[in-house]
Amino acid sequence: MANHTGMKQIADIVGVSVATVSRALNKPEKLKAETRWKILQALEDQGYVYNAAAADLVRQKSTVIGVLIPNAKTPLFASTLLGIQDCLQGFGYSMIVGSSKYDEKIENQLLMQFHQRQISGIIRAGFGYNRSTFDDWLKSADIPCVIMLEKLENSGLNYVGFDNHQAAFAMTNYLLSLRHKKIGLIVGPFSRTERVQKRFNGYRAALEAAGVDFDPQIVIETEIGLSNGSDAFHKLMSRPDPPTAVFAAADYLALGALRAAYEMGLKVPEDISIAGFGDIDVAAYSNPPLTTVRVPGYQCAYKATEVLLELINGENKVQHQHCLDTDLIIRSTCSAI
Amino acid sequence: MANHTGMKQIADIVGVSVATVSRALNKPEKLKAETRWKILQALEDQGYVYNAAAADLVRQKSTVIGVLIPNAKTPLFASTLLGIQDCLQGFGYSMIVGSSKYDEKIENQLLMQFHQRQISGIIRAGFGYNRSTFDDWLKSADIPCVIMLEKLENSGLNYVGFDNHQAAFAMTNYLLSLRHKKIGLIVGPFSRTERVQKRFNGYRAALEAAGVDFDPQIVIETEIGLSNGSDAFHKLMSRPDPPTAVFAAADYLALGALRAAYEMGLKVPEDISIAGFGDIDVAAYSNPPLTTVRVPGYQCAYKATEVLLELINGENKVQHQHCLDTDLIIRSTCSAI
DNA sequence: CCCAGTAATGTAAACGTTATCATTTATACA
DNA sequence: TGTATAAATGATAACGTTTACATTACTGGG
Repeated sequence: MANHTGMKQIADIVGVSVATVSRALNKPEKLKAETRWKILQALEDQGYVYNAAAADLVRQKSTVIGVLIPNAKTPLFASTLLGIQDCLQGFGYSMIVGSSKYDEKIENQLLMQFHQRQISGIIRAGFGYNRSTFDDWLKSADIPCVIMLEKLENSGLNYVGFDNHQAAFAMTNYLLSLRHKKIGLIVGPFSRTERVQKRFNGYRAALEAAGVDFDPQIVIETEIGLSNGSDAFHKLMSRPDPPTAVFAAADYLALGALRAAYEMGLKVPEDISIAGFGDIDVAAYSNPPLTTVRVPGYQCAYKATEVLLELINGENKVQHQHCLDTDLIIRSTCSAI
Repeated sequence: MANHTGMKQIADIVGVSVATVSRALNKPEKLKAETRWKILQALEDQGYVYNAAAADLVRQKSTVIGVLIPNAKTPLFASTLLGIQDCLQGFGYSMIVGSSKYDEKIENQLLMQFHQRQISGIIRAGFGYNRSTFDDWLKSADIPCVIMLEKLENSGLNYVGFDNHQAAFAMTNYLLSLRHKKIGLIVGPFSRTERVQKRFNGYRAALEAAGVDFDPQIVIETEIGLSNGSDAFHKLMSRPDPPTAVFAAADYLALGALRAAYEMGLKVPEDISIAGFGDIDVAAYSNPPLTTVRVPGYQCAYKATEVLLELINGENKVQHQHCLDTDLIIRSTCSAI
């Protein structure tokens, strides 16, 4: 509650002008060492705290970035938060984060908040439902933005992501190489994000490339979640001609499936192969350990932040598009037929 | 890059003063309906966006709160983010979040950033290593704060948490009721958070209450993580006189232990009982499903935010201390001896 | 029709910085 | 020692709001 000590007070104490105090903080090299030292001393003594809002105001740009993810609780998104912070650290930037829950209303509200706070850049996880609204917003707001976790060819947007299509292709291909022909797919809601559509496409492309028929009957679209994975798996295996392998395009779905298999008395991988997507922490510790595809969430986020910072501060506004590698992690839930 | 339309421009267009425009936004009831309507119209037409930084500056308080957690990736903490946002939603507040990674340096840096951004309140997950530094900071910064996830008796701090001691007590007691006498404990690093110390104390208290000897040999303190859980479990079971049950005071540790048990050829729960703490999503889907204690992370966060908002805006600065219930979730990893 | 009282609006000073430009002070070189 | 030049510092106008206070416009009761 003490009368907030601002630069003015410090200036008075040291006997210089506010401008000089400001310089002591921002361009120390412009100052005589002695004055700088005295000012720093006073700042310390008085417990001065810099007012970022004021600086933002006059600078017409803040040192906050906005992070928009669908759900902070999803391991993949959670790890991006870490990546972003790690990169931001030391640049003095903060992040304000919002989970849209895949709800357009919430998302727009969040975007509005970001805007009002004059964020100087935005990092967004993937895309979906809201694509054109977002594009419009972005254009009108004129804020640097980079999309993470997704590869967005010919989009005109900056992104640093990974190739969901090719990752799903690779996994399907692996299953194919194990001589599976009937490969079920459990996948998140199509309508929601391009991510899942791409995974589906990758799966289908691999099938076609191998000359095996695509059977829409054995692909199940469902909300991502453990129980949904179980249910879907159950449905799949209850068919008269069940698949010999199921590719669950999200680890939570796969883990759910794994559990369902156990409950149905099916041995994995002897009776049925199961593959996941994401390689979340627990994937290596399931029973049996899950074969899945590892996805560079943290790295995408880190790199995306670097790119964003460059966009914000740098001169050359070139397009940044990076695609990071995914890895097939072969563990113990898949075997040859 | 368009010349930022501020209230001034709107005022000119409508033919009123900035004050009136400001009022149209903040105290609409003070305006003649017609003027308000014209202003709103103009705001809309011009694509006006409110400048929160400017408002923060003059109001001497921002509509941002700071959230300090150890690690955004830990499920418990991740879910708090959701709870906070859900509560904030509609109040126009944003949250800037930071993960300290249990590192005092990072934490202090984060706190500093929060402060510079004039956050109007702070929510912090639990406590640990940094207690007195934080207390000092809080006092000097004079910012409303509520601690979540922990019960902090006679601390003078506001909190909304749950009772780690009693939760651990209850679980240990449950194990005891299953006639186990040698109950191993795998627990996070003591030095780090009060949470884990309390869990340890709860465990020990239950033992004493039941009149069974506490054996320091079978408690292992380790970093939380799947692999550490495995290692610790392995160590425990390799003893000449292994425990008949192990209480892993974090689900990640328990899941690691579960896997280790499988690898050692131990059947759960027939050969060994394992209990966890936290009830993360996957706990219900492990094989076998994990017996654990459910902890109200989301709820704590939500309520903590309510409390914080009241502290910020309310008149009466009373102490808020809430303790939410935990639940024993009995699944299939524990059985009577 | 006037006046008091209230409702609606305007004026202008803050808020704590940064940045431009002006000014002073030091430095170097002849 | 003087002058041209560079290095430090100062004065001040922004930045886009809010808010206390001043003013003007309405309203209704006498």
